[in-house]
Amino acid sequence: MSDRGIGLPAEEAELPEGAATEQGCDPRLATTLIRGLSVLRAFRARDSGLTNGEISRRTGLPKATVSRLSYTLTHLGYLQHDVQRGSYNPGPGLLTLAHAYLAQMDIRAIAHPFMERLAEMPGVTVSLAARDRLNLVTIEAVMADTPINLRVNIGARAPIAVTALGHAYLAGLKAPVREAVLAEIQADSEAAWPKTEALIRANLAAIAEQGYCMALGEWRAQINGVAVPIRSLEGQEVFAMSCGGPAQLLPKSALAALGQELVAARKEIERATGTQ
Amino acid sequence: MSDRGIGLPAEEAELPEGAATEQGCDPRLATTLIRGLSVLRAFRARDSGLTNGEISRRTGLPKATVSRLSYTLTHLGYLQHDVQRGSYNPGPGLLTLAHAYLAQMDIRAIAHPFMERLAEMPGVTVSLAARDRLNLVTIEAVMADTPINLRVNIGARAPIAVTALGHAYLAGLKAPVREAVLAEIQADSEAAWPKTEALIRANLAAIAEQGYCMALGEWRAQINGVAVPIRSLEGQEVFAMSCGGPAQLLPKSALAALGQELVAARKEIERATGTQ
DNA sequence: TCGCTTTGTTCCATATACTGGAACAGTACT
DNA sequence: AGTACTGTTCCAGTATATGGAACAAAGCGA
Repeated sequence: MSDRGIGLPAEEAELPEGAATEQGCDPRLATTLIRGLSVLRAFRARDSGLTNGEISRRTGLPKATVSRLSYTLTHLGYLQHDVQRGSYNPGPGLLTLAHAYLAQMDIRAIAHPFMERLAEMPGVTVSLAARDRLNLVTIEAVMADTPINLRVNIGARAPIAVTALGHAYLAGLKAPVREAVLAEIQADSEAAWPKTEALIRANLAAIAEQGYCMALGEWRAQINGVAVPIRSLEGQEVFAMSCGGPAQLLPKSALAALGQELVAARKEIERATGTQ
Repeated sequence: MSDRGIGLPAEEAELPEGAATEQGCDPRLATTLIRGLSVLRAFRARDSGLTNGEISRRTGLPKATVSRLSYTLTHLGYLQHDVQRGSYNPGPGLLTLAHAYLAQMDIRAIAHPFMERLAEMPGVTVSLAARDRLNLVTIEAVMADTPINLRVNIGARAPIAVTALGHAYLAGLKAPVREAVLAEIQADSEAAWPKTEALIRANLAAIAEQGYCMALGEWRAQINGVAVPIRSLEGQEVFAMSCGGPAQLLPKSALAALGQELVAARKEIERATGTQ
């Protein structure tokens, strides 16, 4: 299908999450806007074409409402309507919106050369990511030019809770913010929390100690990763950068070596964000 | 600034366009949603931080309304609020939305290897694009690995009216749709229309004849391009693919050669979209 | 330092625009 | 043909967005 990285598709699967999250009604929030955007959120990477009924089910909004919202979104180019099947798909307008975000992220350009260097090791995929809710969303990715690697595209998401990338991000936050995010994760997760929290605390300690942290198959089986936080000096923003790939190509020893390099890269990248 | 392609930033400049386009009130349209999205649209690639006042000016919406919309968008992660400067920036959530679009575009993966081959020529940037309103949005880009090239990122836009990419796209449309789009372009452009139309008609003829069309500095001075339409067989969608770059590296003769290759690539890509 | 200007947010009565149950239309399946 | 299902439209009720104006805050110049 793709020539760039067969096998191991890293794109997220279902991730229920959906549900319109109807707020407890902060009167300052524009309900219709929230609902319209939750319609767009209903589309997952894998599904090709959602009917209004399916959208309604996922968002919890009544059919009639969804109908008008998807009509509006189609009119604006953020959805495409497949008249034959009566289904909707995300539209190109979304890219235009994303571009406004990407174009002002200086850190992407700064980090890119470092990422290319890290991606020279076979099987390694290097990601730079920012937070969106309880996920880290990839804002730049470089993949090793080898047949087997982890296919990560810009916009791909990984949960904070169970990835090296996520734990590194948490380590980059100031303590109060971190605890707030952890509380959100706890509220979102169920029985798995104690185990998850243990892993997170261990990785926070690892970063305090050696500068990087690892995850061994906790997110996707047979996928290992190592990551560092990155704090942009001017914008005070927090990002995370990781190297990930198939476990057989990236045993713990290889991850440790990559971790060292990530730590070095982090220093230079952060310095560069200060001087821009 | 960037290590990947200095000089010749291809990202769009201002492109007024803004203006909320307040519809003549199709009652099926959700006003608040339209307005909220027009707030997001107000952000151009270049500006770093918009205040509510500036957004209000660009969209034509009253300050109070913008205030609530931007508050809502921030709450959802589609905007970020810089408390220090009191300004807003696009947020990572937009990437998540865009990902849903990108991930289901099989044509990107299909076209990619062909694009890489075309980008082997020095200075060439290869773009694959879909339509958003009166622009073509880049959905995939591959740049020659040379110091001077045209920096194009995913999401970058180019006007249909004055680019080879745009003209090729028009050639890919069925006649009635094409004329409708042309009418829109005419309504949008002013005095320049007669000249623009002449160029478009000439390029449509060129594509009918030789399969590709060129543009020589009409969009950006000193930037030449050559393009072909691409029609996905299954989805009936129309795209366009182009090679572009600095005029001194891509004289007419080089463009013609690239044009031939584009035509060949087009055939194979279209065939592949049928069998998927 | 102090007032002046500019800019962002909050308030609140008004009426607009959204809501969502139910009826209607259009398909696919039996 | 009948049935089950899905998507769209309708419409009265009302919750919700609106936007002018007042308020607060920051920046600027004197």
